[in-house]
Formats: sequence, structure tokens, C-alpha cells
Amino acid sequence: MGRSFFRRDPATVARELLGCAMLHCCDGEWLGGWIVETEAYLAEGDPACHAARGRGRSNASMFEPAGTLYVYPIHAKHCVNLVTENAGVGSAVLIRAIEPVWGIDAMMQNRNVSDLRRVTSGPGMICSAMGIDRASDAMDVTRADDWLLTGGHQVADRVTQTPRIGVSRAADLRLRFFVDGNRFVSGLAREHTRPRRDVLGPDKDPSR
DNA sequence: ACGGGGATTTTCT
DNA sequence: GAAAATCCCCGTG
Repeated sequence: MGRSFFRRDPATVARELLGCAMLHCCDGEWLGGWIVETEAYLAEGDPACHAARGRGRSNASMFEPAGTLYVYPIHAKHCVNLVTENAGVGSAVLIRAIEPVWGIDAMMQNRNVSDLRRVTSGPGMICSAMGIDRASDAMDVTRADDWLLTGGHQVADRVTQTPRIGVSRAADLRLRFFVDGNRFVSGLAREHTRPRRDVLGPDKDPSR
């Protein structure tokens, strides 16, 4: 997957990353799987984007060329993004969930869980399982020999789009994408207990 | 130096 | 469903 793939607008990249493979070579072993959930963060008109208040020390890699990794710490964990658009533009795609495929045993050990659904079904879980931390920040995924992003399944006809998870600002933007029906998508328990959207009506719930 | 918030996860009731 | 755990980062003083 070349740089031109990532140089497009983040919503398109987020949608088309679904079904692609993401792998990180950690201690000589390739870890990763199929991407099944993503979120786009826009350079313009998106106060939830970390680049919204300009370039700082912690978010500098967001302004690097497309295909750069932006890894940031939060709540004693890490989240991994793929930077989009041209250098100098602060936009990216957050990888929220992966279907585990390669190095499953090692990833389960890294996460200290035995349930496969609790290995990479959340942005913090992904980094923990795949051995991703600040050391991976600002790496170029199109050149690094311990990273691999490549095409895989065709899932374009099974993509669902909703508002993003856990963001307080710009909550109306529907920039979360996931593979419909995939059991490794995050927050599935919550979706079940949430009030039925068709009862609330289309104007009340932005996720529809 | 200090304090609060955050693109989270886990556990308990 | 609610709240704790946990820590880095930036904005103030």
C-alpha cells in the first residue's frame, strides 16, 4: 500500500482501510490482522482532531507526510493512527479494531487475556497486543521494514458509518466506519443496550 | 511546579 | 450503567 493511498481525505482512507491488513513485527514476530473499525479526524472543521489547535510537540507527526504513524498516549494506554493528506495538513485515521490473524498467541499474551474478542477490539487494546507505543510514533509505514499495510478483503458493501466513539466535541460528525456484523468491532455490548434508534427518530439520533 | 482533561479499559453493583 | 484506574501533556501560575 503506497503513499498515494493515504494522501487522500481521511474519511475516504478510513472507509477503504476496512478489510486491509495491518502488521507490526515485534521481537521478530509479525503481529496483526484485518482492520475492521476506523475513525477519521479532519484537518478542517473538526475540534475533536488533535491537530485542531495547531502543531505542537505531542501531535507533530500528524503533520508529517501521508502514511506516517501517529501514536499518542491516553489514559495510560496508546492509540495508533495513519496520517492522511499532504505534509503540513493535520489529519489522520484512528485504527479502532482489528480481527486478530497473525501472532495470535503472542498478542493474547501481551494482552493477558484468553478471549480472542478481547485482544484487539479497541484502540488501546490494539497497541497493547501489537507492541505499539511512542517508539512507533512518526514512523513511515510505507518504508519501515517492521510495518506492513496491505490490501485484503473486499468489504465495501458491508460498511456501516456512525458518529465517533468517546469524543465530546464534534459529536455530530459521522466519521466512524466498521465492517457490519464483524464480531471484533468495539463497543458491541453498548450497541445492544442502547435505546433503539428507530424509536428515537431520525432527527434525534445523528448515528442514523 | 500544579492541576485537570482525555480519540480508554476494566471491574463492580 | 457507573466509576475507578492510570498517566501523559499542555495550559496556567
